[in-house]
Amino acid sequence: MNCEKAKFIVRMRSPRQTPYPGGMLDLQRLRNDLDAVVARLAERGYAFDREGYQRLESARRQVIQESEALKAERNRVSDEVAQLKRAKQDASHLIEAQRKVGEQMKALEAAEKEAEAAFQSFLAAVPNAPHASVPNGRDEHANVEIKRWGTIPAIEQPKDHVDLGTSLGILDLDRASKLSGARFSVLKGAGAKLERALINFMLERQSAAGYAEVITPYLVNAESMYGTGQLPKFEQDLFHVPHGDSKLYLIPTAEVPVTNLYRDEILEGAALPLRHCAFTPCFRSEAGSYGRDTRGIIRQHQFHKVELVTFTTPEAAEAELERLTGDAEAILEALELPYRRVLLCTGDMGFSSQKTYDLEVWLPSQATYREISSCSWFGDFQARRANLKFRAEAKGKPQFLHTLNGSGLAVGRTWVAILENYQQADGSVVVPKVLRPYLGGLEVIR
RNA sequence: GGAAGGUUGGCCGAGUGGUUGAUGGCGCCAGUCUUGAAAACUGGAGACGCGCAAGCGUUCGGGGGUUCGAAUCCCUCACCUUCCGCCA
Repeated sequence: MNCEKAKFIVRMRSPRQTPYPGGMLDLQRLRNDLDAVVARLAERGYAFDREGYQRLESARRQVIQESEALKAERNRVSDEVAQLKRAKQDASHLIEAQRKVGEQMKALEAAEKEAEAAFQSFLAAVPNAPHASVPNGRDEHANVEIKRWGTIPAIEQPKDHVDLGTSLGILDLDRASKLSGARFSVLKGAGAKLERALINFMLERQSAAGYAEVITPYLVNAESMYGTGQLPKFEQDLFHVPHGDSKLYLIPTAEVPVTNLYRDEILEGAALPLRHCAFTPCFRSEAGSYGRDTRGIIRQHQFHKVELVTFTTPEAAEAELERLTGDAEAILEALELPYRRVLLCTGDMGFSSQKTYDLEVWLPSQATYREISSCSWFGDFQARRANLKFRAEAKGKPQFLHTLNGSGLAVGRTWVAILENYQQADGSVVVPKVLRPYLGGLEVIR
């Protein structure tokens, strides 16, 4: 495989804690163009509290100005004290006056901190504003189909992946629930090998397409979850484990560790676009989806995914979304699975996204297309939260870069799609040609 | 889990209470010289926030404290290194 194209940043910097860096939305844009932003957010179903915003914003600014004026005064007097002392003169009158300033300053600093925190937590809950090219709509019914690819297989009375997998002896849901409960699965024999083949196939394809492979932690801290937008709003969707006095979160997608790789860093413009792919397990509590997809392994607490993540310049980002989506589609096409590409409407997008394409694969048992990849352009939304910057020129000002990511693909759902689309009348499953080298030449699972 | 030592600007590395954003070196940018480059010499440059601006503030791992004043003193947390124990 030719992986030379895959770029990698090797520079390391000393780690730094930035619990709640900078703004989420562009404060400048909010200030100058509040109406437009509020209107766009309303289209994705978010009622922006304009009054609350203005109150918090001006309170913050006012207290900052007061506090800094006082600090400037204190600094001036301190310098005077220093000069007097050096000249061996008496400074006690100044020192006495400074004592009182110190008390005032403590009060102001506390107020400043409070105002800043209130403002930040308000902003942290505001989702990204949809891009101009995103259709307006309430829910998935307003999504726009962009294209269809492939031929839907003609299957008489198709079985679903549960029946197929169970009777082939490659899927064992009963024992999985004994081990862990609902929404877990056990793959066996050719089923386990098929999963592994898909992982290897996807990774090799994507690294050949220019995505530098990374293996990351599956447990991350709160700062990372904040950086990509899972926190503070969606804590209930995450699994977590205690760790010392704090806790670590199980990643719901490789997007989290990979996007946060360069958190609090300023990248050289020449390093962009920077493309990564990563295989990880993904853990989701699926709180609030109790009725949905209860049969089979469509919706699991734990599943595998190969993820594509890109860091790029604002100018190149829109084209990058098309490229990235195409790289995900290439996997479906190589596997010869029929799919369609859908442009999500304002109301159906994720919290951090400003534009998202979903790829949906055909599932014969449901006679419908089901999501198998979600490719998103986040603008500078995540970059602001994670403090991801780049320098266009050697001496240029650091500016926020753009992040994108997409599944390339969700492995479990690909497994399902293969079983269902490649099923034969006798219950066996033909192995897609491109996967056979990864399965020791196996042509049919029977 | 136990013990000791560390964490300073893009990097290395000085600095134990008073003009320290912080000596010095490397790297970087511009200029001089050169046909060009290198070398040499000269000059320049951190990041973030507030402000129309002048400018001001913050920043020496994070947080807290002492002090008129903290990179420098105290507490605490995180991380790194080494040794011991345990372990894939």
